[in-house]
Amino acid sequence: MPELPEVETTLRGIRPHLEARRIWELQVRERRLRYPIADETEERLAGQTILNLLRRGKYLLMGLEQGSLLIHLGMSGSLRIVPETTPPGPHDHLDLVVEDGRCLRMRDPRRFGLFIWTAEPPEDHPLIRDLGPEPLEGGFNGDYLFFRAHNRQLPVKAFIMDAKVVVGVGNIYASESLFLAGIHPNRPAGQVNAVQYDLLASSIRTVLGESIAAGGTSLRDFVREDGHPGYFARKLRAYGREGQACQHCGTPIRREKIGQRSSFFCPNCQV
DNA sequence: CCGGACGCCTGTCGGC
DNA sequence: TGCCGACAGGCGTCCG
Repeated sequence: MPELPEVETTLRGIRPHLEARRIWELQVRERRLRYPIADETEERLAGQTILNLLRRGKYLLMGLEQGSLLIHLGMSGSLRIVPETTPPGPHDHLDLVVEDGRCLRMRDPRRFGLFIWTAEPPEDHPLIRDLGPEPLEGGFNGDYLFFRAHNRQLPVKAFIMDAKVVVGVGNIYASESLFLAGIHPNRPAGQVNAVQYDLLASSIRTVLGESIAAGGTSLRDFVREDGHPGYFARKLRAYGREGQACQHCGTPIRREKIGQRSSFFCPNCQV
């Protein structure tokens, strides 16, 4: 579900409601997420002040006075800010209630998400430690991708979806950025040249930036903190457009499985 | 180390 | 109408 733009949209929406506020309590209705929510989580969080909230890849990191909280939305997760009095709906697994009575409510139908308190600095946590660079910050460019792709045989689409290579690029934005860059998703990563990787790196930044500006992509489950959808779905160039005309050449967009994931591309423009 | 397959879950949709 | 398979925005784990 949520890729970098959706997590960034969520971050920007919830941060003003949470930062510098004291946590009143955590109410958990369903502990069985991807990893079960640890039993001591409620007592760890109660009474703590939220020092900061940031995003690392598709993770949200909440800095507390003691330790920090890692949140991941999996495939179907969303976070909303609601009044504490709003009755929870289906799959609303937990509420983080803050001092002014508002609460951060996590919904996740498929329960692939994460909600983990950790004592150590989040950057040392095993889930965070080995993540690759942020695509919208320094250290990510065509030279970097070209270097990392050296001698690698996997399809370039799977390569850019590997969070150890670069964070935040999921199935939608992988198809979108390869379409923009004119690169066939099935090309072995090690056979894409440096010029094409320059184009791919800038395409990734373009696509992610456009989506953030539109509030992310809502296909099924994703909503912003206020419950409204993001509007990037209508601007997708390739993803979900099987059989529709390529906007450059008119050839029907094709869908193929690459690495068990549906991939959308123009068989004429993407080589 | 690398690449590919699988499983974790629930919900929805299309075909028969 | 009901059933069944395919599919869905992620990612850790296992296997060859």
